[in-house]
Amino acid sequence: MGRPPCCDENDTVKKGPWTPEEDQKLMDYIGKHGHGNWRTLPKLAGLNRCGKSCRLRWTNYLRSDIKRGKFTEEEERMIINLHSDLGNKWSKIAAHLPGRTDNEIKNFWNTHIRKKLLQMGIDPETHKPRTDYNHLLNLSQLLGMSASLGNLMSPWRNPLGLQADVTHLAKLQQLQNLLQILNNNSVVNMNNLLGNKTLGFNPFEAFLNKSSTTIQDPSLFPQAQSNFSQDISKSSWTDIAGGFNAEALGFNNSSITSHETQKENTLPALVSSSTGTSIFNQKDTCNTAQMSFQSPSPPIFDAWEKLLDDEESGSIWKEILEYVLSNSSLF
DNA sequence: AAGTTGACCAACCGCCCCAAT
DNA sequence: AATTGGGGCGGTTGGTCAACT
Repeated sequence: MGRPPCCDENDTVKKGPWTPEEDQKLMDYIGKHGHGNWRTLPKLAGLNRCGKSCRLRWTNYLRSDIKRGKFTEEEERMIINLHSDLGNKWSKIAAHLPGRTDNEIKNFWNTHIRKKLLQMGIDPETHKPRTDYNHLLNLSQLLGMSASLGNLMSPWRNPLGLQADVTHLAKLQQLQNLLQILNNNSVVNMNNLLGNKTLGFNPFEAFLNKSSTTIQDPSLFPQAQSNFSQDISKSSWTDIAGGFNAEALGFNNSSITSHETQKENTLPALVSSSTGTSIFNQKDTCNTAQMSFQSPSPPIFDAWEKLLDDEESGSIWKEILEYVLSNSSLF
């Protein structure tokens, strides 16, 4: 037996936006009597509305403890983290955000956060980097429109006149994603990595410039010296899930810190929240300083391991990764 | 200036859960 | 144990407004 409609079909109950008068009636009634039975409330309150409509209006708009206005960054982070744990359980998420309704959070997710994550190449459902490369089409368009790739790549000033293509830029994004993962809790000054001073060479440039790279301090990356001239584009990089967008590459910034990056390019499940939950916290035992891939969160770590196993490029990236991990001062 | 498009969000719809009977 | 129905929930719709053509 199906559930009957909450309002008698013969009733000519009003639908659509509530008027201030109706709001006042509802508030007056609930203020005096409480809402009691929602089905009987409309008649008692003198409203020509469905009980369900009254309940919705009350819980989503008229309640005195409703917090209105824009979501703060902290709230946004919480929503993302909670969503990674709870999925589309909007009411459960709302329970962690005093004054916010499930409807409001759901709308905010669908109109803001979802798009943001997609732009970043992150699947809003799984909170993992997207495994498809369809979004790279946007990049090819972007590149097509760009008269000067060198200008686009300004954060990494391209003195070598690199011939970056979509694939390489995507790979760069993968690497940045990885660095953000490594940089779970702290601020990475990418310039430390990019400025060559610490590493002795710029892995990003080296990565992009697949033909040759000058390594200033061979002792840092002996394998890099010998192997990096090889074409690593054939490596397992394409297996690493991830995405690309211009912002994520820092096209608009001449100096990037991950703090700045996280503002626009947060890896959502990785940020800490007051609930202390995230994909990382929940499923992995890694921390920045002593990170190990004990229980990697697939697919990115699986792919990363595959990359490291790749004979052609594995050794160099192993070295880079190990170096980065062993130098927490970089972060 | 008029028409179109897209973003935003309040409100609705229909299904599910679970307590009461 | 089965049925009923109130309340809750997530998905979707449609109205409004601003930006764009």
